[in-house]
Amino acid sequence: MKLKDFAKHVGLSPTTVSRALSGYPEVSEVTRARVTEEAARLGYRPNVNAVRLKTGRAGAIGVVMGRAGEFHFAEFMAGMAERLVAEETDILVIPMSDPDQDDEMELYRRLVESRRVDAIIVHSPKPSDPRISLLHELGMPFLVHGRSDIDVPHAWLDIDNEGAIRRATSHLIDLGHRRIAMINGRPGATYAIHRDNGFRGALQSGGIEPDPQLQASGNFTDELGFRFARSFLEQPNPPTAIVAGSMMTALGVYRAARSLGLQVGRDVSVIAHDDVFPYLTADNMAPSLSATRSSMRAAGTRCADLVIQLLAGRSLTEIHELWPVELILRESTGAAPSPR
Amino acid sequence: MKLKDFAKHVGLSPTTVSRALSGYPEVSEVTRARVTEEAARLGYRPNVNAVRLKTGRAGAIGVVMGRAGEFHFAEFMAGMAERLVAEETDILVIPMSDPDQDDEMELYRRLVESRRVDAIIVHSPKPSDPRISLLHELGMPFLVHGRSDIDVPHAWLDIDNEGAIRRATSHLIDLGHRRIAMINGRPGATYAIHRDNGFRGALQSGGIEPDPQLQASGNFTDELGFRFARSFLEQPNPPTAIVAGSMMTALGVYRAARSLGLQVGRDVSVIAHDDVFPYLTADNMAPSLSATRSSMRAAGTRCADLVIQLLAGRSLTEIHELWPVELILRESTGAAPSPR
DNA sequence: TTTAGATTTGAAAACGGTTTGGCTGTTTTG
DNA sequence: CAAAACAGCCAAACCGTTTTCAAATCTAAA
Repeated sequence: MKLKDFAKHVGLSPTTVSRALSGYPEVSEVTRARVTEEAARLGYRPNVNAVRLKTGRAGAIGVVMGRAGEFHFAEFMAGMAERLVAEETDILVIPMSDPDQDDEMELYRRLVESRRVDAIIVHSPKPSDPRISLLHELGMPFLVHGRSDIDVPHAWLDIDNEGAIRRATSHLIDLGHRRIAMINGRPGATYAIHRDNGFRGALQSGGIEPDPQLQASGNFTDELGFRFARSFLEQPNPPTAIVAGSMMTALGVYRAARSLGLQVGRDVSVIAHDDVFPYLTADNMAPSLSATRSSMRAAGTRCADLVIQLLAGRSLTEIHELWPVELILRESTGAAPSPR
Repeated sequence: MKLKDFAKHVGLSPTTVSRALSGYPEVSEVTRARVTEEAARLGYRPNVNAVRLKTGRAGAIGVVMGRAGEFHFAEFMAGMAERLVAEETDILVIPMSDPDQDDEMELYRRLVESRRVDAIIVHSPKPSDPRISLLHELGMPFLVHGRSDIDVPHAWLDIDNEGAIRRATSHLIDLGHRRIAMINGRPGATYAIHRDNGFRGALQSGGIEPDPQLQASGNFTDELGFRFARSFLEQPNPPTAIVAGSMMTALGVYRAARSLGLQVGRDVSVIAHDDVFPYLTADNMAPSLSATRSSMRAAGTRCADLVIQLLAGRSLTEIHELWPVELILRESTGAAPSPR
C-alpha cells in the first residue's frame, strides 16, 4: 500500500495525509485523528527509503565496531537500543576492516559520504583523535564517548576515570598500601591517560614514588590480567595491591594471586573497574571484588539520548557530560599486610 | 556530487554512468574503466537512499537483540561484520523492547513492513518458533542460527549441540564418573533441548539413570553457574562431574568448587561449552578448562555469507549447515575420585 | 554497397514519499 | 463592511538513483 492508494482510501490528497502522519500543524486535529486511525487499520506505513531519500535523513546512527570484539560493546549497544526503540532510529554497526590507521579514516570518510547514518558515535578517543577532526570537517554530527583534548568543538559523554582511579588508589593508600600496581587499558586512549593521571595523582598525594615496574597496559583480557599480575607479584618487592582495568582483567589477577598461594583481600588487595555486566558481577566473585563502577549500558542509553538531542538541533557546546563513578568496597580490599 | 553532475563531468549520460558503476554488461570495458577511475578521483558515490528506494533493496540485514545483553552477541556480530565489510551491506541492530511474546511478533512484523532490512537472522529458535512461521508468511528472507522442527522451509546454520554434549558426557563416563550434573541454557530453545538429548543419550549408553536433582537451567551467567554448582555439590550424594553451558557458567562452577574446598579436575571434573572469546579463554583458566568448542565469530561470518547467498537467489532448501563441535580435553577433567 | 545484427549510448519514466506555493473558504480586525 | 489574517487542503515539483525502451553507432555478412 502506497501513499497515493492510501490517500485515495481516506479521500484526501497525499499531501494532507503525509502532513497528518508527520504531525504538521496545518492539518485539523479531526482529520489527523481519522488519518492515523485509518493508517493503523489498513496497515499503511510510509516507505522508509522514500522518506529517507526525500528528507535526507538516514534514520540511523552509526557505531564503528573494532576488531577486538570488545565485550563492553554489546552492553553499550543494548543501552543505546533501550533509548532508540522509541525513536524511529536504527543502530548501524559498521565493521572496521583493518586496524590500520589510514584505513580507519577512509572508513569514516566513506561512511559519511554514503549518507547511511545521521550521526556517529566515536568510542575511546585519543587526546588528539583524527576521527574527530575528520568528522568535524565533513560536517557529520557525532558524539564522542570518552574525551579528547582536540581543538574542535564536539559533544561528549565520559565517565570520571581520573577521579575513579584516584579514589580507588587513595583508598588503598589509606589502608596502608605503599606498593600499588596498576593494569591499564591500551595506551593511547584518553581514558587510559586519565586513569594513569588518577593513579599517579593519588600516589603523589600519598608521597609514594611511582614504580614503572608496577605499571602495565594492554587489552582487557583475562589472559593479560593474569600475566601482568604474575609478573608483578613475582618481583622481589611485590605490590600489596593491584588496580585492574576491567572485570576480565580482575579475573586474571585473581587467578594469578591464587596460583601463587596468595589470598585476595588479605595478601593482596584488588580493585577493578566494573562496567556492570549482567553475566559477571563483582559482588559474586570470591572474594567479592571492590570496584569502581559505572554502567556501560546506562552510558549507551544516555549517548543515544544525547545524539537525538544533537540531531534535534541542540548546540554542540552544551553537550558535555562527565559522569561520576562509584567506588564500592567489598572483600577484595583490606589493610596492607604488615611487612614480614 | 550527484549522478547528473558527475555524468556531465565525464561527458556521458547518467544512464551509462550508472551502468558502468553497477557492472552491467552493456557498457564497453574502456568506458567502464574511465568511469570508475573518474568516480574515484572525483569522489562520486551514489546516494544510498536513492539506490535503495529505486531498487527496493535495503542494503542491510537485521539482527534482533534481546534484552539480556548476551555476551555471545558481540562475537557473532563481529563475525558477521567480517564478512559484510566486503559487501555493501550493513548490520541493523533491532532492539527488542519487551520480553513479551506478542510484542516480539509485532516487532518482527513492523520490521518487515518497514522494509529496512533485506533479510533477518533469527537466533536461538524454539522447536516450533512462531517467528519462523511469521517471517515465512510475510515473505521476508531469513536465516535461522540454531534449529527448529517447524514445518516451514527455512535456511539454517547450527552447531551439533547434541553430539558435543554427548561426547563430553561420554568422556566423563569413560573416566569413571557416574554422577554427572548438567547446567543447561534457558529452557525452551532447541539448542537446550539438543544438549539435554546429548546428555541423556550419553547417560543411557553408559547405563546411568538421569537424576533430575543434577539438572538445572537458566541464563549463562557466572551467578547461576555458582548457585547451581553449589546446590549440586552440597547434595548428600554429590556429582563428581559437571557439564556447564558456557564459559561464564564455568567461572561460577569453578568458584563453587573452590568455595567448598574441592579441586577442579581432581575432586570434581568440569566440561563447559566454549564459544571462543578473545577475552576469556578456556586454556587460561586454572585449572585449564576442558571444553566443547565452536567459534561464535566464525558462525557469524558464515551466517552472513549464507544470507548473502540466500539473497542472491540460492535455494532455501539447500542452506542447511550443521557444524561439528570439537572436544578439547584439558586439566579440568580427570578420573572419577574413588568413593571414600 | 546494403543490410542485418550486435554494441553502446541516451531520454525519460519510474521508485514513494515530502514540501513549496497556491488556492479556497472562514474568521478576525480596523 | 471591506480588508486582512488564517485555517485547511491540494497540485505539482522534487529527492537521486535505476531501468525500460528506443536510437545511434559499429561490425560482419550478403
